[in-house]
Amino acid sequence: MSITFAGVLADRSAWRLENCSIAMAMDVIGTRSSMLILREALCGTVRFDDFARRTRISEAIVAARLKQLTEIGLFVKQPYQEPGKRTRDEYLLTEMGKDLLPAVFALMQWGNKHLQAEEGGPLRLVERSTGEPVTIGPRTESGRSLDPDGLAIVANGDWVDSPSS
Amino acid sequence: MSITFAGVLADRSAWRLENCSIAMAMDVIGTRSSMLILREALCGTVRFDDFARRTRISEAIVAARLKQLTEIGLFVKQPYQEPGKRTRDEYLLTEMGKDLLPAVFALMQWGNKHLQAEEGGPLRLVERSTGEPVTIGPRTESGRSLDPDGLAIVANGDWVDSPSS
DNA sequence: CACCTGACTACTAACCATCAAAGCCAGCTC
DNA sequence: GAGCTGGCTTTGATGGTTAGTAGTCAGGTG
Repeated sequence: MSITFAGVLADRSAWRLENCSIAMAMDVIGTRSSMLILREALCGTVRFDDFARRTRISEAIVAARLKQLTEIGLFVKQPYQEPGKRTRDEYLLTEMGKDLLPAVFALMQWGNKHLQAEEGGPLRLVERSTGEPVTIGPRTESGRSLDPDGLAIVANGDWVDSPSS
Repeated sequence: MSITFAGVLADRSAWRLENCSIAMAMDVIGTRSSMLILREALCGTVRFDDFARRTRISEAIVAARLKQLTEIGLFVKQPYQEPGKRTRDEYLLTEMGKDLLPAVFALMQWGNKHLQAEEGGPLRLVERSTGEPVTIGPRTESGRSLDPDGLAIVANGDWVDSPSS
């Protein structure tokens, strides 16, 4: 397998995961509409009708999602006013929201590779300054890219003692 | 914003995304149960009752998900037999399934940071050989890690001409 | 002040994901 | 061959997600 366990997890025979971050994350943003709204937000969309039009989600759902995601803390509302119009709210991503970029684009990257009929899908990421293709993947804090095979999972608080297999 | 558009996407005023990979991906694996099963599979789980026990998902759902994910092509079934038992099937991740590692662990990483009461959540990724902490994030093909601010999105087939903003 | 528009909100009616509990079935044990 | 066990499948019931339609409401325009 691609990942090995270390520390207390080396024997998983009786182990079950509590407080799983993935489950918690899916409870919060695990809907199609949330992901599409986040895709738009990460691409720079800030206004209600832009979200609705670009995601093709009904206004009712967009309103409900934006409200929910704002309560959770992924968006903050900021009033704006165009000349001759009344004041409205823009929905701006918080740090918490921006931190979802890897998750959202990792999903896009996977869909591009495996779900698209033609090569690549409609959008892709590049480095702005060079145009070099960008992928989402594992990397160390010091900036080295890694293979999935080079990974291990540890329980929080543990350190790596003797990775098996 | 963190991402700029280039090429035909620079003016998005009338633009709507067709064949969105994120939407397609969410249609396929956008459920809590799929993500939890994938988490387990990426961590090395291969057998039915291990999936059910470790994810705490009911057997009915695990059976339905494994069947669906196998049809889609994320798993292949491989028969095995323990001594004194009848033959069963193991569920092994395909290349397509393993390619979801960044998406699944990006979600875990986000949950660890933003949804956990205590610091960090129950699990984290490290490099197997060194124990160095690992994060999921954008990087170039040549292996450099990038900031979200350094990214641009282009339509497939385009090249970067003059990134705005 | 009556009207219009843009940004939501409310309501209804699907549909889907999930669970609990029961049922089924292959093959091993006795 | 009768029973047991592990690996599913089936069957309601429940709650969350969604679309669609209609309604509300603030404020600018005439």
